[in-house]
Amino acid sequence: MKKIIQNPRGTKDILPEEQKYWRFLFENVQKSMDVFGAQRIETPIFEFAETYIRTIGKGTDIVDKEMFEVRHLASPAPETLSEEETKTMVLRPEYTAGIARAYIQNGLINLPQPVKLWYFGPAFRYERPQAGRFRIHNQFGLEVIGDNDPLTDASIILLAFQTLRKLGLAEAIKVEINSIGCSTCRTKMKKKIVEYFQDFLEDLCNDCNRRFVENPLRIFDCKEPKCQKIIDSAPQLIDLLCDPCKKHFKEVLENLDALEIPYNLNPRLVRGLDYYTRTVFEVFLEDQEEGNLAILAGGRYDNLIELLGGNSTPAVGWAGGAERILNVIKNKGIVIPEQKLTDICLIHMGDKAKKSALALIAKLSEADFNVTNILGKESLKAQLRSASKMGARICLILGQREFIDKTVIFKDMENSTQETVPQEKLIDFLQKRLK
RNA sequence: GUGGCUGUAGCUUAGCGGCUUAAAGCACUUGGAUGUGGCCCAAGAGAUCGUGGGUUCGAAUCCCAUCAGCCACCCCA
Repeated sequence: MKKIIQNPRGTKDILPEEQKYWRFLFENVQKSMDVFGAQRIETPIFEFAETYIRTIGKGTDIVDKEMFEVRHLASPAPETLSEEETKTMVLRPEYTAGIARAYIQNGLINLPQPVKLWYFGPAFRYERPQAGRFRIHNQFGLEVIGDNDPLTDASIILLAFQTLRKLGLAEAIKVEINSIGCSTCRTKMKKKIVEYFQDFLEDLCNDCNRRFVENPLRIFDCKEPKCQKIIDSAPQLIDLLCDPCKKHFKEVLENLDALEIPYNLNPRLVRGLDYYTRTVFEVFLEDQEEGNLAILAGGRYDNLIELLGGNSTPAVGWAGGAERILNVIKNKGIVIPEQKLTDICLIHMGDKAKKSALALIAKLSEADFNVTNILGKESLKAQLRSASKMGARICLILGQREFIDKTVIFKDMENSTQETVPQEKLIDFLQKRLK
């Protein structure tokens, strides 16, 4: 009875055939970030839970129910452990908090500010799998830490837009933007919002009643028609901004206009995580009816560094969902050229040739030729067939005869021509032919 | 966490008013006279029908549970 072990729920194998998409995405992101002058950072895949609890905030789904704990399986009783060792550790549900932690801990404040950091890698959330939602998903993103200039907000949105355009998605997306103000505005906002919705609790849906208690601002993105009606005449968040926040937001929008970035001011856009302040934005797919799948999102988080114990340091950033974006790329039928497995395939017949084939491969790969051979198949026919499937442009055939003559047959797979070449002249010969 | 749909070889599927050795295409291996690929032809390997239980003389086919996948809600990239 064979029992096959399967992958855990919500995880996926990224098979060789799919790698070309990932490479395409990674290389384009990398290029954009290089141009922008951002430097790559990689933080630990797991951190102390506190890092996220303090920043993302209690009451959010991420903190309350979506984090994976990391612990040592053979861990002894807690009382024998040091305080540090008993601290709960979790797989990162996102990058931002970890990067902020690294910024503080490594004294990146001593670099010329602002510090521009980018990343690409996996994040983990315990969720029920769904379209564009996995328990392991890959995020790439950018954080600009150390200035609060509205121009920075606009410039990172520009970068997001340019990156997506490079990927061929410029026509498929729309950018929505809003400002949720600083922490003082937010307190005021919540109060006003609660005052307003107080009178409509009976008319709001169950979810909204729950939101009313847990996170009143979230009522704004309810999709229920009956709630929408009530929301329509609710006070606008923008009107509740304090003067400095209002001014900041106005300048962000002016900068976006100047950069000719198409955006849509969405006064109902709010974000769940505690650390967001002022500018928030999301990038959606244009044709999606519901439009509830953001492929990229971000905003300003002027309080984050302070929340983690650093000096008050403004920052702004965004993150893109790799799987979601790749899904769009595939659906749009954007063609990414197939990667050939090899240029040259060495084919050998007989034991002696087989042994000397390895030395020949060593010589060729030393000279940076992309070369391989096929083991486990004896017949010439089978080896040629495999070479053909691998996309080899050239086959070198080394049989008994060639072994004795110290030659090799050069076979061009595209036009089926072949000729005999002395082994000592092979490298020169290949260099000319493969040019 | 809640709800809907689905689950047959590596992949895509047929069979599902219960009964002989579960079928096909693609992919894979081998061969088509001994040293030549991509087409074609032939043969072969490969699933006990997600898992567990139940109904029945008898189930891939009916019932229940469970797991997984997809989708929606919640939430989020």
